[in-house]
Amino acid sequence: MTARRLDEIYKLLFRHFGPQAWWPGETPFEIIIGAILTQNTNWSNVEKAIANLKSAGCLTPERMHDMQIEKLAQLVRPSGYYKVKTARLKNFLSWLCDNHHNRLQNLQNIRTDTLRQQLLAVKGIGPETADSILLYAFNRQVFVVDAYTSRIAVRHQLIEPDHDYSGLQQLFQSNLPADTVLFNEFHALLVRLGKQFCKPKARCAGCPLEKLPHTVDIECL
DNA sequence: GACCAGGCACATC
DNA sequence: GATGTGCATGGT
Repeated sequence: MTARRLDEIYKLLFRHFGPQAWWPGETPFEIIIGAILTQNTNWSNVEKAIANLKSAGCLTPERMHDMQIEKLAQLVRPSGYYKVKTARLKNFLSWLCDNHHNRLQNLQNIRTDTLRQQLLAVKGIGPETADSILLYAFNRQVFVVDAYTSRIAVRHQLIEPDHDYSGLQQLFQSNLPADTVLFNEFHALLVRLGKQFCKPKARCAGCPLEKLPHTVDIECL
């Protein structure tokens, strides 16, 4: 039943919005940096920070690892929370340097659950950031859950409001075919929908999903 | 000027 | 274990 509803939601979203071409980043490394910088932050602010890193010519593991903290902080400043994010970037870069010789290629052969555990052990990388990295930088079969996914799932009564991250992730992973292309597009479409129609305290008039059964016409969380 | 944005770690109870 | 709080910039 849930599988059928998810399939219907996916098709409606794809028909309405079309392919989203995620993740907006040119390389796996850029995707990872973007995933850390976008924590609780508007993507347009992240773009400014990434543009700074690119024009400084230092969007590589080696350059960012060797860069002074203060210098890096100034470059990523537009993305907000710039001091904590600088520390989080450095934590990731140190992990990559110390354990994998600064080569993302060296992560390719690590099992997905092992790699996920390793990423989660880096201070500043939580479940959503880890899963974004796994799916969008490494094409692993992991469904990414975020605040939009949660609001939308509650609004459409797919899950209880007091759910946790892994519960919501399991809902998607166990009711969808294990297909990284689908996981990629579905999450991107949920974000696209959320940005326009499922903001906090906003109703969903005009939402492409509003006529579905089980839709709760109440304010989002 | 208020509100919000593609989280996370940490303090406190 | 649950709940609250700090972190910050830039767009609407």
